[in-house]
Amino acid sequence: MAVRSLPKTGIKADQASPDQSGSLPGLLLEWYDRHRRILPWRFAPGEVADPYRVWLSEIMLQQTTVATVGPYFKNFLDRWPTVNDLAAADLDDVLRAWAGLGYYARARNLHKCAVAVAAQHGGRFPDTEEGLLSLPGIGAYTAAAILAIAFDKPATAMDGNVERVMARLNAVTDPLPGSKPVLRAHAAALVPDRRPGDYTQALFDLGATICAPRKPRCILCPWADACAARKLGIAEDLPAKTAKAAKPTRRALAFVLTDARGHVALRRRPEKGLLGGMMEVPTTPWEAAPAPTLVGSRPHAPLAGIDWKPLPGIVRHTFTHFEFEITVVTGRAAGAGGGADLIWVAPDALGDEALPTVMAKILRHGLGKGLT
DNA sequence: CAGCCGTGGCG
DNA sequence: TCGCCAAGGCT
Repeated sequence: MAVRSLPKTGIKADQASPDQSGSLPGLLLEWYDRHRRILPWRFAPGEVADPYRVWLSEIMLQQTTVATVGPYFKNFLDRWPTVNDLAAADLDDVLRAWAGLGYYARARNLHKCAVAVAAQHGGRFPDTEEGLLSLPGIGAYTAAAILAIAFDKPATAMDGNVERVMARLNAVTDPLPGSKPVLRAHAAALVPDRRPGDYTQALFDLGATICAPRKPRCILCPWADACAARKLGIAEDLPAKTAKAAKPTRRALAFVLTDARGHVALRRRPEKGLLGGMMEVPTTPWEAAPAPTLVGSRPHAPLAGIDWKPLPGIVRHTFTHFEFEITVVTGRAAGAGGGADLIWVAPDALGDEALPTVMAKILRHGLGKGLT
């Protein structure tokens, strides 16, 4: 990701015209000034952007929809108003607040990054590509997005929206991901040196509301006259993508164990890998094989000597690269808890745990009610 | 560098 | 119901 440096022309930074009017960036900025979306992390025109909020929103928005991120962003900002606050937080509190958002490595890197910014950069985010890329969780896209949106520097932030818009605008029919370099070159050629932050956000809005993956609303598009795919009638077919491999199915048996107080047994997952560092219901290994029998599963049970009762039905959950089918069994432990690595949690307190959605589903099924 | 890494919504 | 996709990064 290269920061473009273009010749300056002395036009006021808060205006798209006069020299940009008619140009593609100018048309997009004029459209943005009329149709920009109001989002929790978006600042008003002329308002100084807070790099912390820009960074936090960009991390949360990685592969995650605007609607999903909204409440999480507000909660994080409420609990940790500055990067120094977040750096001082316990990682487990961050994981608990992140629970349900997915891609949990983002939460661990988020905390690492906050610590690094607080300790090594005096609580201020670097405003250079090199400085941003050196931070955990910040890659080419996020570095460019922060440079553009937080610091109003010309940078090419390539995400799914921009790839789609560029593929259509230029009728690039070669499939992703091979076409990424071509699409990036097209995008970089358009980034203006005035209002690059607004331009970048405008491109996101365009991709989200006009140049949508399906049923693009070309009639409303400020770039319609210039769009090569529209002229060819192939806008909705782009961008082309190489076929994805089918997802295998993994199965397991989950042990929903309660003690005499009604507390539920959980475990913490290993720090790395799938659902890293999050809490889980004890299960048999997740394997691409027929559902394990109750007898064969006994060695994996969290406690010995429990009279396990299988529940009817199957809990299904889709991960990025496999389907997961879980058979739930329930059991009652004598007395109050026990078991080496087990953590006993009252049902009312489950909502405060770092529970991934798949584990909340299993508990909802096994306990026969919703989580608070 | 291709595989790994969550979840929810929508047509 | 089902496949696709979302403001990607890490290894």
